[in-house]
Amino acid sequence: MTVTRVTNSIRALRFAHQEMTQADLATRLGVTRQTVIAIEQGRYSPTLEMAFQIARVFKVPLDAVFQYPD
Amino acid sequence: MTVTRVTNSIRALRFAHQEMTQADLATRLGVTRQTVIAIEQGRYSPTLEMAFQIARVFKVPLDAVFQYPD
DNA sequence: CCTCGATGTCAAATTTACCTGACACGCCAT
DNA sequence: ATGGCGTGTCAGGTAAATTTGACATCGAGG
Repeated sequence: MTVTRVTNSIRALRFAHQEMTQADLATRLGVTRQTVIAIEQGRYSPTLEMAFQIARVFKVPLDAVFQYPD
Repeated sequence: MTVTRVTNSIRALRFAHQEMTQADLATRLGVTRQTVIAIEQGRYSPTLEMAFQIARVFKVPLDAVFQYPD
């Protein structure tokens, strides 16, 4: 359960997109609902491939979804 | 050994930065040399956190290092 | 020729991401 | 009340990323 330093704006992006539900996002990504919850909560950082897919769902660049502070 | 769709420009970026060696990059990232090799060869896609760290080493945005086709 | 540094490869182990299935909670409607 | 929906959590698993250690190749220099 690696606490990652990467933060994200998934929750805001979901609501900005027709209040897309976590389950909806999960099926669009081809992952489970629990995975979406864990990523959204920053409990671990997703693979780069999944990060790209999430950005693609919301039609924004990757760094509009994920931020790496410092 | 997941064949990832994500491509990268790590090798070119290493040579553009004082011909930085794979071992040098590995120690800067805090990972092993084998990990750098595998990522550079696209044998699996790194975690998002490591992708951000790699981009930071080369002082370029993430999408200058990694590309997701389609 | 010999060595060294950079690169690559393999097997086996550990860690982390992700899955399956179940259950609990708060909300809003009926 | 109660039933569905969105959200969150937990335990136990599989798969993939990463580590460790060893060995092999190739090019450049001494």
